[in-house]
Amino acid sequence: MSKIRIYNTLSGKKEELIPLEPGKIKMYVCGPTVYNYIHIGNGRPAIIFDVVRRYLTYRGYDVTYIQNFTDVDDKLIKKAAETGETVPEVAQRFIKAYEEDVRALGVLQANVHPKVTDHMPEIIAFIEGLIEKGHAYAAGGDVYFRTASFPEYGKLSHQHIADLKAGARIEVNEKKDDPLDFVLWKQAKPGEIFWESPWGKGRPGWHIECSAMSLKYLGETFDIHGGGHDLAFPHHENEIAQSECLTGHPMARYWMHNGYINIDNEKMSKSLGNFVLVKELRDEYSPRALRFFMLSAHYRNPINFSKELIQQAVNSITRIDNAVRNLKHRKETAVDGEMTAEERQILERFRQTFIEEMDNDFNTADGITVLFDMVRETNQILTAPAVKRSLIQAYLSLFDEFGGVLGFTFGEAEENGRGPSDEDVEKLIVERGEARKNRNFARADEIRDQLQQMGIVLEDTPQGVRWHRK
RNA sequence: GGAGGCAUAGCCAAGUGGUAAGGCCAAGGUCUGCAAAACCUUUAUCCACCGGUUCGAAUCCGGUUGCCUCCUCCA
Repeated sequence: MSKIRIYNTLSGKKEELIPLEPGKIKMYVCGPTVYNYIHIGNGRPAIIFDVVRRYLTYRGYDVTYIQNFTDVDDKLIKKAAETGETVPEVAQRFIKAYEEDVRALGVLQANVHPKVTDHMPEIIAFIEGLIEKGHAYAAGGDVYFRTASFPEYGKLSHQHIADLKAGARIEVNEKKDDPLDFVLWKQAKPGEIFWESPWGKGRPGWHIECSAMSLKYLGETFDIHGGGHDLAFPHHENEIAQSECLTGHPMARYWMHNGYINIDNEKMSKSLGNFVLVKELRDEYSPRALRFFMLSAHYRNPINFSKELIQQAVNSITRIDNAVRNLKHRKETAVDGEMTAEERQILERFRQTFIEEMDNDFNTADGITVLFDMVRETNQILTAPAVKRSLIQAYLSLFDEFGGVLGFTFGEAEENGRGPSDEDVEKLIVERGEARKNRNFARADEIRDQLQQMGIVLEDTPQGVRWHRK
């Protein structure tokens, strides 16, 4: 069996995945700041790392998956001021919205979704530790990390401190000793939400939460840290600085970053305003198509968003759905018999290929190709007048197996709660059958059209009428 | 100015040294009462451009052009 290889931002290379503890993977993925609905760009890491997690589980690892919620920060405070809600109310509202969006996209819950506001003691203790070790300093109610105290600063994003200093866009702040220093604790302005701390009333800086919470749930060193490409600097760089200065150990072994979703070749972002909300897109397209769209390219490559491409994904996934539906239909009239050695071998080859492709830095595009190869194979098998039940079942199981890894269920109508009952459909199909027997095709077609209107698709096959909900 | 990425058919997209996967779209054929689904066939002598290394390069090296991202909150 091949070995799992992950592209590690830290080294800039694909590396073999060697877990810290045999058989176990601990991973942490940066979650959303919950001040708004998520756009599909935010959906990408949710889906990508969900697949990473599912795949590692599939490969036999016991995966602990942590994804945080940033539930207090400047943007939440601003939002609360706009809507008249409290900060916790804003957070709660958008955590709920996030969960709904992401569930629709087929993303499994993390083992823990820690919130910043539930971890103030851990965060404060973390900052105190950094101050004790000389890596941080209090200044006028704020606390800053002393970047110069960590010689390796820049190792993740491959930036040199000198170059960063030369950059023209560093925030000017008189309280900082050095422009590259970043805030660990931020003094509350009058009227702002605050927590008591040794440095007065305030709230945590953005980066410290991930360091404190990953330490709590995963320990000093864990296996995989994931997030969007734009988080590599400064967010992840700062996390590394904080964590490694406190513990003296590497924070994470493999750093994974997904590429962006672009619109017209430009980054989609809340700040640019060119975003498309998952919430809105869900009304127009099946969420499975969105997920399929994201998995049809490699996670590190940028992908362009357009409705045309989502439609391509809809069409593509329909082909797989049809194949699975057709297999299920033929199972009813299948014959007994064992699979031949050759048939077993073909099935096993599909599995091997799927694993090889996914082992290669989670190449979901090639993983999906295996599904299409299976579609062709099964469709060809079904052209025979008699097909063995054992063979059909084996393929259905394999579709389930790979679907489970990628987060899809194939061949089942999505819940929409509309349309006629199965009984009513069957009744009309019987009536149509009578009409066809009497060669009353006008009536038969009328019934088919009628069902079509109700979202029911009829297909006549040598094995009887096959139907499904659209 | 510094760091990095991308450029493959009408659209999307793998492949990263051994002679171009897969999907969508399109065309023709088969099956069908007609459809649908499906099957078969067709669709890049070529992977932005120029040079180099090699028996051999879309894949490695150098250069050119174009586009994108990060260095600021951002998935």
